[in-house]
This record gives sequence, C-alpha cells and structure tokens, in this order.
Amino acid sequence: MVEAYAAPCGADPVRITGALVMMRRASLLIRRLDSYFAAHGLSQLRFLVLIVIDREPERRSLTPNDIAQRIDISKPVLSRTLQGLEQDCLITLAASRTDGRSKEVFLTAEGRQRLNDLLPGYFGILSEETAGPAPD
Amino acid sequence: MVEAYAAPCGADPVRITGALVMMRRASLLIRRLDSYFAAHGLSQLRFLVLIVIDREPERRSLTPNDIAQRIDISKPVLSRTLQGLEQDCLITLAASRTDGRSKEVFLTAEGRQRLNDLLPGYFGILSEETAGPAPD
DNA sequence: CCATTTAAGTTATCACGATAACTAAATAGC
DNA sequence: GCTATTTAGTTATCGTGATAACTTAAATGG
Repeated sequence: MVEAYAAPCGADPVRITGALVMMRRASLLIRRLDSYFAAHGLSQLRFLVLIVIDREPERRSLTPNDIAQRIDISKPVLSRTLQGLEQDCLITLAASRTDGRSKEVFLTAEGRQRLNDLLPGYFGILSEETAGPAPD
Repeated sequence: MVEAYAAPCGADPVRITGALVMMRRASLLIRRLDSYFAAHGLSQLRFLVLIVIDREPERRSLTPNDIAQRIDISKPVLSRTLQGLEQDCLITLAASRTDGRSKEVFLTAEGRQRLNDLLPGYFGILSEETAGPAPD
C-alpha cells in the first residue's frame, strides 16, 4: 500500500515502511508499558520522574526544572505530575534554599520502594519487546 | 546508566537499551510529524482517517467502525475526530442505507486535496528519519 | 540602586488517547 | 413474533501531552 502512495512523491518505500514499522512497534510497546504502570498505580511519566531522582549520583533531590530537562517534558506537565506524586506520598517537595523561585524534589521511602518494585517488570517488558519478532 | 538498574533485575542491558532507543526515536519522529500536521491544520489522526478512506480500493466511503479498526483507535476518539473533520469540510457523513445504526464517511474534494498536498512532506519526514543516524 | 530582562513554576486551555455508560438498531433464540 | 443479546455510534469523564499567559524571584545594566 505504501508503494502506491510513495512512488509518485519520489520517496523510497523501504524507508517509509521502516519508519512506519518502527512507530507501530513503539506504539504497541508504549501501550504495554502504560497498562503495566496503570495496574500498579503509576504511569510512564510518574515512573520516569522517580527513576530520574533516584539515579542522580551526587544529590538526593532535583529541581523540577532539572527533571523536566532530563526527561524532556514541558514544565506544566511536570508541575501537574509532581502534585500527583506528592499526594500519593511518593515524593516530597521543599522550597529551595538557594533560589526563592525553585523547589527541591525528594523521593520518599515509599517512592523508592515503589520504584524498585516496578523495575523488574519494566525491564521484562522492554526485553520481551526486543526479543520478539518484528510485528508488521 | 541502564546497566546499574538492569543487572540486578537479571535483564539484558543491550535489549533494554535497544528498546529505549527505539522508543526515543519514535517519540522524536512523532513530534516532528505532529508539528508538521499542526502547521497545516491537521493532526496525525486526522491525516490517517483521510488516507484510510482514500486508499480504500473498492469503495468511496467507509463506516466509522471500519475506520476505527483499520487505524486501531477507539470508537469515541474517532467519533470526535470525524466531527472535527466534517466541520472543516474535509469529509461528509451520510446515514448508511443498509444499516440504520451506521454511517458512511466520504472524502470531500477539499479533503482529497488536503491529503494530496500533505503526502509528500509526510513521506519526506519519514524518509529523513530512517536516513539519519540513530540518535542516542 | 533601580529598571529591565531572564528564569522557575503555576494556572488555564486545548488536543488526543482511553474506558464506562448510554441510545438505538440489528440479530438470535425460543 | 417477541424478548435477548449483540453491535454501531455518541456522550461524559479522565489521564497526559502541548502552549500561552501569569506571578514571583533572580540576574543584568545603566
């Protein structure tokens, strides 16, 4: 089907198909991850926030701005997500002592626990994905 | 960074990284496509709806149910999308003559035009993606 | 040192995905 | 042939992404 469309546009059907297949695989993988996280009271985004704080080598906290840059997400979305995580007691927010505009985000013990609980399943899903045959 | 997390979980870091890279590439590609379509008054979803009707070999119309199955999307999302496309005069909706519950969705001349206008750029973006080096 | 500009976060609003609950029509089964 | 169930589509609600506009604090610069 791609050929009939791509050829008149001067595009390479092989490349097009490759890109489409990749998007399809990624989309299916994302669905699986979403449903995995949803079953455990998180989401991909919330999970990423936790992991990014946890893996920080030198510090035990990050600013919202740091987090947004590391996971490449807009600040408003992060702001909303942090509010949810705080309500669920997975993080704590404190005012920055060096910058009156900023905050510091810490993992709670429960947050770290939840993260560690979900990591094996997360990696399992990622491994299966790359293991399986490429779907059409 | 993956190693430190994956090893204790008994996961293969290479596979994990492969899956993460694929998701990253797909995510960037989707962003480019979104911004391309947004600049032309469409969206990926709206574009897919148009293409699926246009490429139908035997018929000039499809039912919403057909469309939802072909592009693997939920019916409510499609319903909302079709309303928008109809408002923008890119499709027309008619009651089905064989099934009182169903509808037929037709492309308008403007819809077909818009589709053909956007196809080259769409394929161009997909080609570039597969052409470029794999980003980290 | 005060005014302007830049930066961090939040709120408001919108697009797009999902599921649940609903209406109405078609089909099954007795 | 009338009830049951199934199916098509819509509405309502929610989660998650974006941008624009706003508030407040920091940095710049005359």
